[in-house]
Amino acid sequence: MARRDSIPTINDVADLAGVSKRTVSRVINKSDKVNQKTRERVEKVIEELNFAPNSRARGLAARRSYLIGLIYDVPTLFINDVQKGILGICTEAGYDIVVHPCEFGTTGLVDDVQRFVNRSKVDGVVMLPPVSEIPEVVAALDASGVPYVRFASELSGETWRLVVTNYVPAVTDMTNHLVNFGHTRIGFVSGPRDNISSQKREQAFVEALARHGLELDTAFVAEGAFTYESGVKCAGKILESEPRPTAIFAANDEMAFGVMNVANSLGIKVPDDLSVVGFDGTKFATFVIPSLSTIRRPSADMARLAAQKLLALVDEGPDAARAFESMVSPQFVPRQSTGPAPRD
Amino acid sequence: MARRDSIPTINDVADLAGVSKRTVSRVINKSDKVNQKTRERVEKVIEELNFAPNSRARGLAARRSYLIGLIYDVPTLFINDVQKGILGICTEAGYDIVVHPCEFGTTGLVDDVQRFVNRSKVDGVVMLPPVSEIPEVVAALDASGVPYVRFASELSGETWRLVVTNYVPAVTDMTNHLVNFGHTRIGFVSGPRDNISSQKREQAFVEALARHGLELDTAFVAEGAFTYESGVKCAGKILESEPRPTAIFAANDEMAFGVMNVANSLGIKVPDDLSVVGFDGTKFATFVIPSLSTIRRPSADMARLAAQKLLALVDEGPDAARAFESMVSPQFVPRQSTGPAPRD
DNA sequence: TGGGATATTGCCACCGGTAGCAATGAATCC
DNA sequence: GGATTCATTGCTACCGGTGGCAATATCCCA
Repeated sequence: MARRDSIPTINDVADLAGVSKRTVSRVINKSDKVNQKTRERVEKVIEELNFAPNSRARGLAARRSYLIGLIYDVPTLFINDVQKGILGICTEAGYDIVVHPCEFGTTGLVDDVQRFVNRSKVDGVVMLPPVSEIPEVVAALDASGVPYVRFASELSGETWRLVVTNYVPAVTDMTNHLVNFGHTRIGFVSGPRDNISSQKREQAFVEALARHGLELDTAFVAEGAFTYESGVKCAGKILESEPRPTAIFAANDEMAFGVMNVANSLGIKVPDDLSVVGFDGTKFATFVIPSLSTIRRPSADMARLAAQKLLALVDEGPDAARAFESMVSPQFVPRQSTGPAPRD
Repeated sequence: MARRDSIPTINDVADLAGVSKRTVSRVINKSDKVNQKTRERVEKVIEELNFAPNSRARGLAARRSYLIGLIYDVPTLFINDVQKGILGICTEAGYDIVVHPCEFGTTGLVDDVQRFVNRSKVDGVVMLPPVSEIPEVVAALDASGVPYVRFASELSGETWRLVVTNYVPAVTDMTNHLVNFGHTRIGFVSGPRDNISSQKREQAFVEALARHGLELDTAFVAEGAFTYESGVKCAGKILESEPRPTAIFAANDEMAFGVMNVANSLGIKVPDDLSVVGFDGTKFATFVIPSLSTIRRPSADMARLAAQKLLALVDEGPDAARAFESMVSPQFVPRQSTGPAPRD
């Protein structure tokens, strides 16, 4: 059939339609200065030839690549969801997505990101957490001059390039839920100490507890790494305390699964003896038994917002991007892993 | 710093080095027909200017994009793993990855894939299951002329563009495991009927059972859709049978989770009353309680193989690709969700 | 019917590289 | 010494689009 070497070009279209390539170019780019009849004729030929403009040539001439870079860390379910949402918006607008996972904590991280944006010549970048909150990386992106939108946990300065997650309401709801169930000894499995999202989650948690006159006992806190294994380790440590906490809040679902497993192997029943709450709200939280109460991040909203902002930024500049909301709010979803505190 | 509009071009390098751009091009492309001293001079200038060739211009002239397309369906954990592996190999070779998730079952699927390869002008494509096993899509890819490597469940014809998963050994091991535990009434939750991977898994299972003189009771079989919800529905149906099966094999992990949940809510204990086996072996199988016995697909091997084959195909053609293995074998991993069959 | 305004369209010079082929210069051979 | 050969290097025509500006067509009004 149509072999690679016979892919139609703008010239083929121009010849067949009996117009110049400049006119075809106008049609492709939806310029309004084309006669309706001419446009239709050209569009018909485009259709027949199944012509698609060569994005490289296009990019070269127009100094654009029609490529959006997606920089993230380890692929997770949450990132899957976000990726999908961003793709929806971007492909509709004619952009393709170049993914670039990178190694958090690597020394070459900044260089890596910089090389990526230079080499791939993407028109814009969406950066997902946690890389999106590393000041050095952000600085590198600023220096490169590429338009970008990044996810963050706090509103700081340039709102037009941020999508901020406000943890306070959902964490407060979750805390109230536990306290109303009679829990007073509540543990916390954090993410890495230097992770800003984790810090913010912890801070919101501490403040919510304070409103009930409670405080976070350091014996009930352990530093995890957002992985299952770290959840296991932290739970082991926290559940050693005497008396042990009656509830544990983990800074993400995966660590919460670790907590549930440790409890199970220690003969501690969830939720009868121990309530467990996670954070993320990907579908796996509903698969486990008992299903995990968690705080769901609105991945679809976040993705849509980020993509729209970025496209506005790329096409029209900061002012257009500013027109979009910058704040998204996760939601607490109570399920079976939380219940009344056991009586001592 | 280096602003977007001042990025150095090959002309800048040529001027500063006092040579023609043709020579700079030779240096960039490591042609051996350059005088050692000239080469060094040019390289020094490249270094100073921090010059990187514009991949769009390069691609336009050389008919290459240095882009590899990744076509898949719904993002899943398995695909995450594969994606990561492919990225490792491709970025090392200087290629970036353009992802293209598509809607399985959509009528426009073939068009969608075709448009993607035409528009994005990727140099090659890796296609993951289940899209990779839809004949129409494969035909479209063939017609487009793009080099591609796809995952499949059976060896058919052109091995140089296939990475085939051989289900037989692992499914046989799993079946033996169950039969040795005394199970004779074993159920099966399939994927969609027209899904070739699912068919192959079922076929391997039936054959393994036959070797023990057992056969698959149609009352114990239900057609799922690889989703959690479908697993729930199928389990509900299968567990209604009287007498009910003592073990259920689900064609993927997600459906197995559904089975476990239904069993739990019916008061059927896993593995005491019911053994459950899944398929995929992503990390979530270890998170659930009890941990899920499953057949692990070697995602890293598969990814590496596919990427290497594709790059060989793109750079040197079929013969080079043929040098790589085409077959990968999953492995049965027994865990806590399987155990001795209950006595009637 | 002439002249200017407006709507369409085409010509051509890029964008930043690659590659064929000729040109240059030095080395080798008779 | 002149011819031939080989190693280097440069000239130049693309690749497939975009965009500025001129050219042409059409239309409107006096």
